[in-house]
Amino acid sequence: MKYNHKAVEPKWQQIWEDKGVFHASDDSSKEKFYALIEFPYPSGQGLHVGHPRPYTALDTVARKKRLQGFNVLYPIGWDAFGLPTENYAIKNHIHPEIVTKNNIARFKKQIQSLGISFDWSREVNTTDPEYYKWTQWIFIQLFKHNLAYKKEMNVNWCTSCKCVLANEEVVNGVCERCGSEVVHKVKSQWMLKITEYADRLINDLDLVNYPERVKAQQKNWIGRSTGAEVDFQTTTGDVLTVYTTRADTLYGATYMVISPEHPLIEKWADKLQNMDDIRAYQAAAARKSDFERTEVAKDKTGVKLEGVRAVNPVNNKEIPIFISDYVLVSYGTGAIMAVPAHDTRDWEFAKKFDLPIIEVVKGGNVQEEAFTDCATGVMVNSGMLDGLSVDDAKVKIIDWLTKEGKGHAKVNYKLRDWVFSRQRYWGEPIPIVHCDKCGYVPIDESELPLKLPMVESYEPTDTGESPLANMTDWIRTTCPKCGGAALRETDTMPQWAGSSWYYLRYMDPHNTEALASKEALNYWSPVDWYNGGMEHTTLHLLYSRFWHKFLYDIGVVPTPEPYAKRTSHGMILGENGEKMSKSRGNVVNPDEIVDEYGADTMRLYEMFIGDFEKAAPWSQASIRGCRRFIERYWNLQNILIDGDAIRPELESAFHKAIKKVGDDIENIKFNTAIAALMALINDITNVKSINREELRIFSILLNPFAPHITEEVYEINKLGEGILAEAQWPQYDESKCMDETIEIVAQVNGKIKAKLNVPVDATKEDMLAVAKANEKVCAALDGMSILKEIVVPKKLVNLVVKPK
RNA sequence: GCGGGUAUGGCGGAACUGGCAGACGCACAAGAUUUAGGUUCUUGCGGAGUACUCCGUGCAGGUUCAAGUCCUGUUACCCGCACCA
Repeated sequence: MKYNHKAVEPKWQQIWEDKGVFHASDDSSKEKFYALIEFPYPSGQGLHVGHPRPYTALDTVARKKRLQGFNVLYPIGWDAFGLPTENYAIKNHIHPEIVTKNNIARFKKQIQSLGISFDWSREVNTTDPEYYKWTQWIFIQLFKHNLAYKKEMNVNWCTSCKCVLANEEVVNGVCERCGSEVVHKVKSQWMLKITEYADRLINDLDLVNYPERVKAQQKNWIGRSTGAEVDFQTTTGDVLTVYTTRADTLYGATYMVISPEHPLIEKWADKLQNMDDIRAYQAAAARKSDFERTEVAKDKTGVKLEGVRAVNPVNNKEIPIFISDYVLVSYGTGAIMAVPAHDTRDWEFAKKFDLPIIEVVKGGNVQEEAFTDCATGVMVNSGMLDGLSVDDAKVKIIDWLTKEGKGHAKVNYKLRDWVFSRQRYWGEPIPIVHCDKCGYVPIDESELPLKLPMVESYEPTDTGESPLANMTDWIRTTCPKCGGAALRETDTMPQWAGSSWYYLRYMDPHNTEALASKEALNYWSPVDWYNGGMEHTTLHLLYSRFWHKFLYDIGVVPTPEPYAKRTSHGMILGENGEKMSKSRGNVVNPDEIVDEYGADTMRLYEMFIGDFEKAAPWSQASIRGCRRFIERYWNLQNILIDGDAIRPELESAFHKAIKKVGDDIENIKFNTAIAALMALINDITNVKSINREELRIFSILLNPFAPHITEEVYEINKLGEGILAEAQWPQYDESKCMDETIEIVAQVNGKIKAKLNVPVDATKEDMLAVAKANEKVCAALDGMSILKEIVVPKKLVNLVVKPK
């Protein structure tokens, strides 16, 4: 009887759906387990075989946890706002709401054909007003707590999307999404003060179980540095404050550099003798995009400010001030003290402009290159600091500056506030009105959701205003505070908004009173295991941690961190080893695989393809191996015999497999878990029979990977009421994982001479005796004297010898 | 340039705290059953030369009785950041 997946798989999917077996219960008597995947963006292309990799992986975890008695929540939803949908809508003149609906229907059907145990009763959709009501509600809370503010700023403007992008969305000077050029534009934007949470976003990484590379990347992105702010007097009487991490080198500061945008330049305009040159330089810098600025990084440029000089606070020497675009207005104070002897950029600049280089840390040749090593140097030419180490000098000089009132210790971050406005249609409206009298006022919470109005044209405007700006009826409103005339905000939120809190909504998705009930939040928080892509480490993952911490601070959520554990999957590449994409023509559609081989085979192959954390190329040929395995399992029924206990000849093989499969699933080593099951089936077929208990256990072990066929085999052979219905994950006995005899290796001088079987409890002396008695070993010992005998229990014997 | 990562057969990949390199699978080859085979089963399968041996985990050194694993240097590729003071 050949296995027919086309009959079996839909049958079980129907049963699961009818019985609602994957609906998580809010009844808290069982221990909960909350598994989460990053909810998909329902694009028009449908799924490719890369999508199901994480879904299948956590499905395997979720199914195993259910068998272990956990109350499992494994939800899914749709991150459906966003540009591709809007662009598609514009091009084809279909409302984005309809496009989204169609795309979701297609995604849903595809995902359901894979038999993933999602709780579909908790499906969320970020574009649903009942959902984005709470996204808007969170924004209003952020606003009320002064974490949302409006700011005139230089923004990244995508010339093709006609939209502002967050710094995180600009890659190599081009738009992350469409690849078009990004230029600077000054616009008034909503901002979120993520910088206020910078310290906690770093420190609380200690509370969570994330891969080290994820933690490192987030820390790097936030970029905390500890240093000092130092005040330099200038000949105008104005104080010029700089930020430095090397206050120890203060005696070596021979000039200063301020960024072209620094506000003091305007203030000094009438004192500066070369204002024309300065203005020309400022204009040139403004024209450059970030990309161009870094492109020309090799050659330092700048202009000296003629007419104003600064005074070094430690020795009262006058030093010149320059403007240069290698100093960024957005970091620190937008001004630096330059120590060419000990900073590579300052050194390059000093060489070009022929400025003095004074060595203050001994250890290198500062005329040849900057000496930047902090660990070994000793202070010189530094008055009170002479003879100290760099670290000691930092402490002493900051103390001195603080006492003198000329500076203080200071922590800085690379992280910048989050640009939260988008001038597009297909996003959550920002629930704020502007009143000439009261300023920016949030709409009353009872009026949420503030729905997106139906517009005729959602084309972005060339002026950079949102398409909503043309909706005069919608825009004109009254001020919630004073009742006077007011205008609605026309910008919408970025796609990251809805995805920053969706995991909370799953806990209580139909609640109309709150984003989720206290009870649900207390029971389900935090997410126990969150899997997602590395590409979201500094965007979504950081943003959602920020929102969560804010919600924690205002008492909405019970835990300081949203996700207890995070793992990351590698990408599935095309057969040619390149990233799967339509333009490369290497996209594999899961529908075809499911049709030809079945969902179980598809799932098995997705998990067997390689190390889950690494990228792996798809191979149409390799899938067959997984289908064969499925069939070999099916054919076990042909050699089924009675028996209600594992037979002795298979005992250790089974116990080892139970341990291995269980451990490997927890450690995201799905590929080796499957390899262990394949090895076990080889052991079983060598014995030429399987008894009912053995088949029952094998079916349970395989069930998380291949849920359909295992239920079918379980049912046909009446191994029980059903795996999902009553089976429990099998236990292993450590003592039964051992074979009675083990193979050890006998080496002479590290070369293998023989492989020997010894009892599992053999002593070192036993092992040595057996090794020495071996013919091959004896031959190798002939004419030799033994210098050393190394015995590693259960592993090997190595005899170190030399000629007599 | 900085930070993180990777490198193992024809291919995907195994290898716990240093202890039999190549588990498991694909592909391939031979045989059996079929003989319509994308069927199933058995066997083989890192390289070089006759059983025996030697060489093999990007490259060059080192530590060790013993190195894919540890140390030093180096190359290539991938990811993230990019003048962060």
